[in-house]
Amino acid sequence: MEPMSANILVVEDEPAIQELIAVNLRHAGHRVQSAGDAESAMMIIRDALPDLLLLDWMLPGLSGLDFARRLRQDARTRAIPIIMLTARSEERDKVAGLEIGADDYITKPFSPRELNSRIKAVLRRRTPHATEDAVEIAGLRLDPAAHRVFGGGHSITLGPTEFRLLHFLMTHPNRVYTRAQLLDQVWGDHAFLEDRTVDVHVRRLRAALEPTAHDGLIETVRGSGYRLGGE
Amino acid sequence: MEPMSANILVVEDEPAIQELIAVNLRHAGHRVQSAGDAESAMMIIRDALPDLLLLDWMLPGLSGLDFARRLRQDARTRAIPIIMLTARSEERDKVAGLEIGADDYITKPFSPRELNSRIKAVLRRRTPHATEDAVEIAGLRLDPAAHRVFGGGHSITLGPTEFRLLHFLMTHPNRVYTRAQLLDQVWGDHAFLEDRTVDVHVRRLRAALEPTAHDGLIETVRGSGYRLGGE
DNA sequence: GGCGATTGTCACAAAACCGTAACAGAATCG
DNA sequence: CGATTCTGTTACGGTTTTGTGACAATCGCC
Repeated sequence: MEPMSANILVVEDEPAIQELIAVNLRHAGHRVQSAGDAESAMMIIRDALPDLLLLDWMLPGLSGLDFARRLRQDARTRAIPIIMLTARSEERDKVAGLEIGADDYITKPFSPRELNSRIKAVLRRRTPHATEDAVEIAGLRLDPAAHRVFGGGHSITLGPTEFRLLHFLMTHPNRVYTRAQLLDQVWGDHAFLEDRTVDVHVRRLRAALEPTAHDGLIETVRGSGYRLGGE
Repeated sequence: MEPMSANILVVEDEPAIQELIAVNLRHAGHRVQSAGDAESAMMIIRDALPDLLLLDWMLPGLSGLDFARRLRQDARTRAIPIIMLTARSEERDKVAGLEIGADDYITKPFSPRELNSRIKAVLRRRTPHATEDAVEIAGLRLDPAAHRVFGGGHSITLGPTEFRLLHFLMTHPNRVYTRAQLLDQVWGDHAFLEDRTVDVHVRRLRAALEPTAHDGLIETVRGSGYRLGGE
């Protein structure tokens, strides 16, 4: 599983370190772009916003600190999470690094594991849960925060995929979705799976809903796909 | 209505006052760290976010006001509750202190009682889980003040980490937390540990709860994390 | 009713996920 | 300090979950 895969821009002037980091991040499943100075970085960012910025404090020309400050001034780039890379001798500067709003920082030398751990933590923090509001339709209640489903008061156990499937359907009722659309929405658009997989999971979901007679909620639309009916 | 236990960072340049406060706070059951200036304070915060910051208005170098402002600009430190200590009694300064986001202020000289009272109030407001109110769920009772756990009247012994873990779960029941979230909440946000570490501590916690049959309270949510269920 | 397309169901192998024990290092305490 | 507890990590085995192909059942249409 790699839901934590991200586009990461590494700004680091030392080629050896830059490569070391890039290799590590790619190995962890991320897409990596590299820049040796602030100006190249800016150009990359102009084309596409990265999900995360790894920024060396010491850069030729515009310093990492100034670069970060500039990013924070622009509405388009303000929200990019930034992790600062600093050498241990630059202790005093950390205060300044945090001042401009870096999300975290790592002191060199650092282990690959620490790097990955901090990246995960920052990405996680920046991605608030989609919607944690409970949904209820026809006596069937799904609570994302508690990760629970109740059918007329009785607890219903679902596997992770069935849970996501039901969650999606309940938040998008009265509308037909093709199997391909469901695969995109529930499994993620970069998963290549058979259409029939949806059938099977619908079957499993219905089976789980049967004890409380909620299985009829999920309707088959022949030739099109599935729909969760509200009326 | 009991006192609280929290990690408190005291930033005060006068050693005598610093020590006085520290002794008081420890006596009230808090963990205390001290710093003489903003830079040392920042380094301490770098390692772990305190639950509360006691910040002297007058500091050598960076003033308390500026320091607080910096903390508020950083995503990571923004949420730290701050209580300002000031010798000045002018209304103007208090207003300035509150404007930059201090949660409260105390004018010197102040009594230990007043200090404790304000700390309690701020912690209540900002970090509900840091209170020392006892929690009880399904016959399992955790008393932070006494640092004790009872299962149906019988005393249960827990290690420090298991205690914090249980405390967090009991104050946030019926909600799933990923391993990463638990690491953030129970271990601290700047700790980089393996996800599996959580598993092991959950296991130890369950083992400790087993004699009173409370181990079932902690439920595994496959693919998501853990939940303490009250149903 | 006959026929092709579509869907339901089942079983199975692979993968993901979790519990557990063991271990070494760190922290704590006399 | 030495002993003891506490912690984090790893490895491994068991279990659940998942995707898929096969085949029966069903539907729409002529």
